[in-house]
Amino acid sequence: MNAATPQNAQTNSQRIATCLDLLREALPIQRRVVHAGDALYQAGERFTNLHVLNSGMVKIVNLSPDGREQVVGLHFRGDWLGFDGIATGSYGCDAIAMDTGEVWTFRYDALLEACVARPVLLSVLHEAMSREIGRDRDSMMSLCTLPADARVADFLRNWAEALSDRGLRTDQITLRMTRAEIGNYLGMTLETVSRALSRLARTDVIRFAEKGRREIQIPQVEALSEFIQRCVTPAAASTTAVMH
Amino acid sequence: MNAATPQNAQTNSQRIATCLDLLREALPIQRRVVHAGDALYQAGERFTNLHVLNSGMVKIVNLSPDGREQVVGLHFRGDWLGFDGIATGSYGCDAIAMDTGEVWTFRYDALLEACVARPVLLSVLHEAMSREIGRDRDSMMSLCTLPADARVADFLRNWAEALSDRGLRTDQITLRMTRAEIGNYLGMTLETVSRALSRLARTDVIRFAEKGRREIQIPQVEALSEFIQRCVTPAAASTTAVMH
DNA sequence: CGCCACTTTGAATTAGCTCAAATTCCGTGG
DNA sequence: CCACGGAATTTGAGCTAATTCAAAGTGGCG
Repeated sequence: MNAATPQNAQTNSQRIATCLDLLREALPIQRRVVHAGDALYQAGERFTNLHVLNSGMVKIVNLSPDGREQVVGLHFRGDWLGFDGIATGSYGCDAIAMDTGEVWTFRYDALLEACVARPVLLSVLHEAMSREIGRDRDSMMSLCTLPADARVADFLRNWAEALSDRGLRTDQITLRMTRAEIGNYLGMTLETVSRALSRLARTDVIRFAEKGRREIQIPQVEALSEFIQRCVTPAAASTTAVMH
Repeated sequence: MNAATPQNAQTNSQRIATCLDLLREALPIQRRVVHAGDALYQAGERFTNLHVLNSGMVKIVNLSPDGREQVVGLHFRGDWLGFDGIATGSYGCDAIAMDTGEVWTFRYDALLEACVARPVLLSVLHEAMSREIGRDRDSMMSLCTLPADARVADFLRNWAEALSDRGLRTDQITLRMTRAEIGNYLGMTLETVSRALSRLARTDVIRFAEKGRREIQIPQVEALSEFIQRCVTPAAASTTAVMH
């Protein structure tokens, strides 16, 4: 049994489908197929459009004046992209496709106009922004309070949850990121990511698929949560069945 | 000359004032005076209202099921609070006053109605959400890429910038947080914060006011940026005055 | 088949943490 | 006004988790 109950998965999946339908019928949308490495938009580029991911996967990369690069977000089908441009009038980050996918692009001003006729569209927009804020806060919490191993486990848990939200199976996931990219996202080195994954596999929390170390099997998502618990709870007993 | 040019400070300050005026005349607003330690709202509480800070300072605390607490945001006059509740229907964090201040509270549905008559109100709302997302991403970048000392310097720089944005002097700031709170926000221990501040003072990047170590003088904000640069640039060593 | 990028693993190093003690600050009550 | 006590801060000393450096190992793909 997964962490997300079936009806929740259904709900989220439906929410995403509804959102896409709504956009499609309310607005002129430009569809674009992107491939791994393509930039959907880049930091500094003038903001006029928002984007929604119909398929594929995108990373958001924040750049500092002095050349540091930081992956600050990962996005999947149904996610909105480009909110950071609204306040300043230009995008604050690069959005890079990590996979072949389809991006829907539309004008922000056209969206606002469409919202007048269809208030539900406005709700959907606000919910997307709100969810983004909540996600970022969870990321900060994870970065600040979890040790490296737990952060990797949390990363996998979130990924599985993202898949579950989209009605996909969560027991086997394909990371489309190198260890270096994962490490950047999680604030640790690629070696630490590798060691953490090895440890998770050694304790049977995850398993590597037969071929290729990018395929990761997650027999039970709960095992990841329990692992995180164990990392956080200092000296709690050995098999202190973490309640429920 | 400050990092933010006078006209920028003016602009931001005006933007905030305009926003507050707009809200006051467009909506029925409940004003509330809060004192240090008061909760504006709490995680799990049903979301119906948004809030804007008219004065004072508020910290946003994220809570995990297992009891970890993480300060994930700091807010000042003109900042909006409660966005995270829109998506889920209940607040995801606690909002705690760190100081005496006045909070303006109004119904989210009333705001949306008011936006129909005054589209500029909608722009202001979206800008606030967008800015929040951008800020969170900068925090993540700082957490992931900066060593402890630089993170503290960046924290002070951001604080000074927040004051500057509000038309206040930036050369002397009063931290209304303990070292422990700062450390929690920055993902480090209170001792590390203390040591970092001592080092900044020793190298004359900051100065402690005569009495009380909560008062910090920042002769020039640029010195903080330069300090961060030096931490990030490994061995560039133009004016290698780091040691002594 | 062989190259190249990615990954794993080990060993040494270090930044930041933990533990501990001394010091300062500030509110409270004598 | 001063003494007292608790909370916050500073600083030192050792320890540990994570990094850096280095060397194999592995897989994908022309």
